[in-house]
Order: sequence, then C-alpha cells, then structure tokens
Amino acid sequence: MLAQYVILGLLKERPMHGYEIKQRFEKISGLFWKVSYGSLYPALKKLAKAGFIVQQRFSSKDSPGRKVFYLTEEGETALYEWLREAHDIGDVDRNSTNEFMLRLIFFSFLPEKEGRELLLKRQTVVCKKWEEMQGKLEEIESREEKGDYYKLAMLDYIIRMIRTEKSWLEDLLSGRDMPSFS
Amino acid sequence: MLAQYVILGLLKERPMHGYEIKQRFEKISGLFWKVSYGSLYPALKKLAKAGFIVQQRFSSKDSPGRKVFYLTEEGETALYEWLREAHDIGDVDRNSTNEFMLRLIFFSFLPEKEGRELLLKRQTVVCKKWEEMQGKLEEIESREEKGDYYKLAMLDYIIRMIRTEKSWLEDLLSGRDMPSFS
DNA sequence: ACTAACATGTAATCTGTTACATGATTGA
DNA sequence: TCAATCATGTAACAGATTACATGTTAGT
Repeated sequence: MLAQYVILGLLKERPMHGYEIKQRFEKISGLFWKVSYGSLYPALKKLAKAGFIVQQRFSSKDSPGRKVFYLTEEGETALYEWLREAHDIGDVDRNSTNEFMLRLIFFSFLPEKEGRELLLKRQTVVCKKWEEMQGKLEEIESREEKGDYYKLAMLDYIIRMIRTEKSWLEDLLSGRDMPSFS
Repeated sequence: MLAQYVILGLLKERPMHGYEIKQRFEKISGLFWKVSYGSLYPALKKLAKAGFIVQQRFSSKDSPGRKVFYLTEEGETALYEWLREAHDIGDVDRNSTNEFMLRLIFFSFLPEKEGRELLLKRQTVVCKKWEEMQGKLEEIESREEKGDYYKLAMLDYIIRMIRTEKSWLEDLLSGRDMPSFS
C-alpha cells in the first residue's frame, strides 16, 4: 500500500524500470521500509491498471526486456493527495512515524509553504506525545515505584527518541544549518 | 510471531487472561508493537498447543468466562532462547530495532551479566551503523551534491536517531542515572 | 567459461487486520 | 436501564515474504 505511493514519488523524479525502483527505494528509505520483488512487480501492475503509470517495453527480440515506467498526470495527482495526507498522521508510534518519513522524502514536490505546514502539524503531534510520555515518567517517579530497570530504560529510550525528533523538527523549521551532526 | 514471545514474557511476570495481556502488551510496548484480538487469541491457542502455556477456565455457569494462562517450564525455556537471540540482531533498521526493544523489556529475567553482554553487542552494531551513515553524509557533502533539501533532512533524522540510541546505550551501560531526561 | 549483478515475474505461504458475533459486568 | 468497558472468539480479507523459475549483460 505505502510502497505504491513511494513508487509514484520515485517515478516523479525520473522514469525507471522495476529493478531500478527497488534499488532507489532502498537507498533512500532503507531504514524505514523495504520492498521485495514479490510486492514490487504486482504493485507496478496495479498502478498501471489504475492509470497512475504507463510502461514502455524495451524488448530486444524475444527477451522479456526492461520495462520503463512513467508517471501519468493521474499518478501525480494521487501522489500529491497522499503527500497531503501527512496532515492526518496523529500518532508517534512506529507505523505513523514511518508513514510520515516516507512522505517527507517527497516534500520538495509540494509548494514550500505546504511542506512547512505539514512539518508544523507534525511538530504539534510530537510535542503532545512528548508531554504525555514525560507525564507518564513523572507519575512513575512520584510513586517511587521504580520497578523494572529495563522497562524504565525502554521508557527512557522512547522519550529520548521523541525528544530527538522534536529538536530535529525545530532545527528543520528554523532553517538552521541542517547537518548539525557532531 | 513476535507477539507470541511477548506473551510468554508477560506471563512470566504473572498469569493473566487474554484481555489483560493485550492491555499490558500495549501499555509497555505500545509505541513499538500492537496486538489485535484477531492475532492474540489464535496466538494463545498456538502457545497452548505447543505446551508453552496452560489455561485455567473460570466459568460462571455457561458463560464463556475468563481463561487465565500460566507459563510452563517449556514456555520459559522458549522465552529465554528468544531473549538470547538478541545477539543475532545485526541491523539498525526499524524491524531489527523493534525486535531488540521488544526483547529488552524482559532482560531483567536474564542474569545481569548476560543482559549486559546483549547491550554491548547491540552497541557494536549501532556504532558500526552510525559510522556507515556518517560516511554516507560526508560523501554527499564532499561531492557538494547538496541535492534535495528534504532527503538530506531525512538522512539527518536517521543519523540523529542512531546517535540517540548510541548515547542511550552508553548511559545505560555506564549505569548512569537513567532519567537524564531534561 | 564463469560469476555476479541485472532484470522480470509468479505461486505458495504466512501473518496480521478488520469486522463481526456474543455475552458479562459495572457504574451512572 | 443504559452505556462503557470487560471478555472471548472467528471468518473474510489484505498484505507481504519466500522460494522458485527464467533469462540477460558485463566483467574477469
């Protein structure tokens, strides 16, 4: 499902054939998402059937040959709709975060202002979650119910991750020089 | 698959019935993993069939009634084996990270030394990945191929996340007071 | 000549979700 | 008495992976 849209996004960059799409897919989003041939080729078929992409076959005689796929206008519309749905991502769990990041890859296709708005929306969601987790932690600490060491460690991990996303968003929105990588 | 082992871990804490397991499951690991009834109850069935858990029915007359599940010795053995497999998690992508964190929840069941070893192993994997990503970034910067703003932002995001896990592990291993949450 | 990577595709299988069905218990 | 939550379970469906099958191209 998500793979379909990533394919559209990649094809907006330039026309590609299946194998190439997979490589690019994994180069860009490898840590968030992977795609297998067993889902890639059926996905391409579906997209073609829906009219979102068209294919051109390069057949050298009878060999199956490469098929290059092109994004259609309908496909572009579908891509934009999907990108704008980033507005509806209201959680910070693993799935929601992946869905947001997968869209982010293609934010440069949107008008600058819109990308910014989507980031601001994400910021409110992340901040809310951060406060929620912070509250959970304080509750545990106040009850002196220290409990399990590793479970506390996991809560710590989650809070750190959310805080990291929070400051990443702040830097991105403030236009600060991005590679603040120490 | 993973849910099965989390269930074993939760039942080692104390016997529970299905509904309770789901609640506890989500309270602890909600940001990493969720379980639906459509997988929970079949999973419990499978575990019972495999002899990893046994059930006691509390039937008030003819009502379906609650079923309380208990971990067996075989189940405990399976749980330990799974926890020790944390050794084999050699990547830092979303799936691998989730698998590691899901195991971490139950590390307190292992001898202290073993938990530490698993964390050290994770540390080497994370550090390696961090260096790899750092290299990728430098390569991009050196080529002056600044390219897409948002794609760079995503690389930044990934590196920050890995760095956060890195310092979390350092703090955890050094026994530093965990809630370093500012 | 051989190996690795390029390139496409399908079928069996596995896993998990959604929606549905049922009924008990508890508190307003 | 009514709604919410507790509690268990199944069947249809959706999605994705793995393994297989096939053939090309490029480099050593």
